[in-house]
Amino acid sequence: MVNMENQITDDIREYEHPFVAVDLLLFTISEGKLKVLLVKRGVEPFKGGWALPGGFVRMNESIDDASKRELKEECGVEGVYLEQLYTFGEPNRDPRTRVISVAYYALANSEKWNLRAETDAEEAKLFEVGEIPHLSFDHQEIFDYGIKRLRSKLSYSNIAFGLLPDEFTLTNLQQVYEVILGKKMDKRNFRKWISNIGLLLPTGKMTKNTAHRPAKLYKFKKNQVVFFG
Amino acid sequence: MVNMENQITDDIREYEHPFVAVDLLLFTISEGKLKVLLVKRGVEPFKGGWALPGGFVRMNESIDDASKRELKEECGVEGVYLEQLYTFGEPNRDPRTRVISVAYYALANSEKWNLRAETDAEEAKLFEVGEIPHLSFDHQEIFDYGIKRLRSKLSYSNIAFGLLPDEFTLTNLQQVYEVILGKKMDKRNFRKWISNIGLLLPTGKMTKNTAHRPAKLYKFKKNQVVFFG
DNA sequence: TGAATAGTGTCTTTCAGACAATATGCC
DNA sequence: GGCATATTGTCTGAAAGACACTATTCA
Repeated sequence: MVNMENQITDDIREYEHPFVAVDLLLFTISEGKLKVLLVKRGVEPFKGGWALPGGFVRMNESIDDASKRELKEECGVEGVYLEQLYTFGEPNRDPRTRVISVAYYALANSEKWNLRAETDAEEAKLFEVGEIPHLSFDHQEIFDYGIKRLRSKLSYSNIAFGLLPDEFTLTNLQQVYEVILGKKMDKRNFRKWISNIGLLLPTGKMTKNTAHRPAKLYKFKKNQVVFFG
Repeated sequence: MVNMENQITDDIREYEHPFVAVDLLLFTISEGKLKVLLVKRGVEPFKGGWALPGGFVRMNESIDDASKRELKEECGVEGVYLEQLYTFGEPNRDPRTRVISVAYYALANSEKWNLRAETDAEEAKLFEVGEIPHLSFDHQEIFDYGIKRLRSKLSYSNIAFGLLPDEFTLTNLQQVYEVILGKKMDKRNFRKWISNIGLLLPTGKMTKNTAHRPAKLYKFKKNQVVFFG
């Protein structure tokens, strides 16, 4: 085997090496369910199959920028919480050639989601996480990993706020936790806990036009330390 | 901009795309200190500078396999705990060309470390984590990220065992925690906590030839669920 | 006044942290 | 017996979990 370290210094372009892509898990909550955006593939391989949105990393953009670009181009979403998940690099994960994929996950609330008009509705669709179809490539593995990270990180970070509008009620917030963790929580204990965390800021406003008692609206303290994970 | 998705299908080889490398943080404990292995670069760029061991991912090996190969070739270590850390992909992180690096960290105990005879001692050296020299590329950032992950993961996983021999005393184990977290811990509270975790298995054996009271030897329960993170 | 959701407190259990004396093997 | 390290339990405060009733708005 030639020494690639020297080779790359001599003539970079002639050396065969893997492609690099980003794949995106875009989570959102709608109709009280946790959903993920999938796209129907328009080209081979797996033409007509469902897959995660994604694309190749260009030479002059960072992988973070590539994922933001794909998020905008393929999902029509901007300015949302985005975090690198894991890098998948089995040699045959793409039948065309060697493609290493850096997976990201993003969290969008329904407000951000309204920006999605530019996406072709025929090719992109939200699926409830419990009901996703067969996925192309190794995207099922990426999905499984992402769900695990999301659930895990929920309990020791503030990512839940990425799925909510700027102002929300404590019930809204609790529902995010319940939907993601897939279990009911006690209202009093939840409120006690979330208040002690110290991330909430009362806005002084209330919900309006409800057919019942109005609820206080809160927002999320910005510039807050996010726990590591 | 041409459509790369089509381009890759037509003629893969002609499309310029990033290189992919792995970089390794090999942690070990020696002389009661947490140390990391650095190598002195023998080629440009940064020739003569210190850097993390690593190398390019080959076309037919997974990134996990690439990191295992580099761990063996550059560090002389095999069969140790190895975990993917994060992927670094700023466009100019390597002055030669676009290189995206998947960082891994490995934990080796002193037994595994004895296998390191094949490594050229002139070019690889252990540095205490508080005293590392200036690092080439963006390796300082990778190091910072790795230390953070290591410290964080220590408290909710069983990775400490990767730094210990198969059989160890509770004092050995406590020292690993103290060295990594950089703080003294109370012996009684530590033992209470670690016993409740349920990962320890008494071997029935004791340390020998100590100039004091012998200690019980424990081993780590295999096939144990590792917490997610 | 009925429907629907908001909002609130106590008790119990569990876990983390502070703290010191006795036990054992070797010389 | 002296040295060096191993081993062990109690108390206290904080946080998590179980559990049910009152308050408010609108129709």
